[in-house]
Amino acid sequence: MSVTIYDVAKKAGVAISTVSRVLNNTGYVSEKTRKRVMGVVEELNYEKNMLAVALMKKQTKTIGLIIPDITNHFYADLTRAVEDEGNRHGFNVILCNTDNDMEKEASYVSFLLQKNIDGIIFASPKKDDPNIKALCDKNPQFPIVQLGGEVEGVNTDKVLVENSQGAYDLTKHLIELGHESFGVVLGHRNSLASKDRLDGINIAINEANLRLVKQNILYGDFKMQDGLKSALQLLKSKNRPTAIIAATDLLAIGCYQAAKSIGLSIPDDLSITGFDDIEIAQAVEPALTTVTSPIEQLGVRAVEMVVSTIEKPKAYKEKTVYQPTMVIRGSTGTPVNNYTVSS
Amino acid sequence: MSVTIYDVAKKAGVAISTVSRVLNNTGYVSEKTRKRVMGVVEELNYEKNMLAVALMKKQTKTIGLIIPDITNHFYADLTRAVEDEGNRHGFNVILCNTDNDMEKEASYVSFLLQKNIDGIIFASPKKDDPNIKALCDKNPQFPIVQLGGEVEGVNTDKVLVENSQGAYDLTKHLIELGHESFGVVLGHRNSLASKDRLDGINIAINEANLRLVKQNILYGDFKMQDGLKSALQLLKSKNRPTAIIAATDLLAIGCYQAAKSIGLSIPDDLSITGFDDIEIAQAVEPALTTVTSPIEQLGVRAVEMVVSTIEKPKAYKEKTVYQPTMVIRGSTGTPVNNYTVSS
DNA sequence: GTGAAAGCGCTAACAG
DNA sequence: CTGTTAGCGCTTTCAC
Repeated sequence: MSVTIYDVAKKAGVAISTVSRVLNNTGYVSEKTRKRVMGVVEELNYEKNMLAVALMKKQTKTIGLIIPDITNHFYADLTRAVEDEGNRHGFNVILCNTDNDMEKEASYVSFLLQKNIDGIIFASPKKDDPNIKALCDKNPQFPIVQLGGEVEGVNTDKVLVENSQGAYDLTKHLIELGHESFGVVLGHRNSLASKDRLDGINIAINEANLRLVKQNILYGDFKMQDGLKSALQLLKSKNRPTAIIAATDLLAIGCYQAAKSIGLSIPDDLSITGFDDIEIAQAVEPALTTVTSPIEQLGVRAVEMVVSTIEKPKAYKEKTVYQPTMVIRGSTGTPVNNYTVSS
Repeated sequence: MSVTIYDVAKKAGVAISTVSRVLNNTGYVSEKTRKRVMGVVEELNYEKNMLAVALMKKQTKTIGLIIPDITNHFYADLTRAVEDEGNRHGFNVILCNTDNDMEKEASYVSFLLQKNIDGIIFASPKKDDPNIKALCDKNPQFPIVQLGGEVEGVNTDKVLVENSQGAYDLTKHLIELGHESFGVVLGHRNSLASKDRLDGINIAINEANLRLVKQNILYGDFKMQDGLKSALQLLKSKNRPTAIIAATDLLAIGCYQAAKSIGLSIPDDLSITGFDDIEIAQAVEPALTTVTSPIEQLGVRAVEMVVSTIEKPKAYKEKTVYQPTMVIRGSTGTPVNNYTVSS
């Protein structure tokens, strides 16, 4: 089999504890012995078995990252940030895609636990996520951070983005351009991403003494197709809006397709806004007005939180909140409002 | 601490070996004892410690997936497929983003080895990747599959896509439309993705007795920005092409931006083709003519290969090759060829 | 059928 | 400074 600490010890003519000491820089070892041991380590190409270490130390140097879907660009970026930052701290991360399926999430959680991971980052938990609560109840000490969402009544570390603020900014921007009727294309009904954004939109609309008709708030999945579908429904309705606020860029791009399919021009006939500022947002025609989150910083902060909790349990929980930034591009403009729609 | 097999054994009044037997369905256990043990397991909420199991069995039920960058949509899709299929087989996967940096890859490989993972899938290895070779040389038995690329002189299982065929099809399609001068926007010079595609392009061009001028073959990174930059260079040159063949959709979309920025219309003034058929390809205006690979199947097959090798080492290596499919959309058309370019 | 005991490869007291 | 030893939690002979 592979070479163990025993092989090294024997060949170097020392005890395994000595080898362990030089390998971990722990305790005193004479320079001479250290040299000799290191020599043998090189020679034998010894690699430490982390499994044994983990079993002993009860630390796997691994964290779990639970996200809805890596295929979504936002989560891809986030995952990248978490991985890189995790590695920087000597941790590796196990990715889990739940597709927002709570059973899938539950089985991932118990899987991660069996694997003795040291902590979990839950990205964008649904607001009624039962697994986070169950886990916290069972083991309040276990390092958990909620990223981009918070489950009611669960006290963990948190990293949040004030999405409602972003939605507010976008809406206000549209109002200032002269828009008075809006369509809102959201994702899952019980995702925080949907709720937060709707909140911000409502605040801005109320402030302006306008109103948002209920039928113009549409839910669906987070795929481009869903944006297309929702927008179509919106644009063919009686009180069709002059602006659509989508919960994500991908949804917004779906709306572009809908507009094009029925011959509406953006932004003259219809203004559209997104959320996330994915790479493609600047490539579409016209470029998409959207809101950008410090995704990398989100990941970095979340990792810092778990890792610090893992290394030194603390009695309190903390929360960091980031503000998103609006990016105005070509997809929003003054409404012209004189178009007709082919039913 | 957490509950162990000893706790269960004690409470059930049996030996740990008995508990192990009922847990793993191995050896004879009386129905009565089994019931009792299972009862205690439920009661104590016992979860097996996979670390100890792994140390004992020398199997972690984990595979490593090495990719350039999860942020690239192609790899996001691939990763998703690999994860799902891995889980289906009871394996979990550790993601490693190398950014095509061989040193980073090397450190990941040794990291994975220390973690005692059971096998590795190398996605899109560069053709001179030194780590794969080193690993194979050191341990020829270790389960490895190369996906979407092959390092010269290294004998492992492989899952490939005949990208040269896709490039050939695309080029031929352009030739049939009447194009005679081409620009080629590639990624890294020593990536297989670049080489394969260029091969296919050359074959088609030679077949038609046309020729591809060397200055019209541009390399860069795989980001959208690089596509923009390369296309700009191409379009401002003396012998500007009427068609650009990009190595990926993202690069192609970068070319769209270049065309727009200097007022060329697609496909009248310039035809553009991509590669991969990412979701956005149908959303851009005009929709992108590209080539689609069975990404999910690629991932599935790769997992099948590692897993089967892990579970039952085999003496031979195998290779599965998939054919890509061309998807013709609006970005390619007959060249009009009467445009002028503002320098 | 079930129990006792020997490790898997490593760390961490505890002696010397 | 270095060696001995006792586990970490589990699987797996080998006896009974």
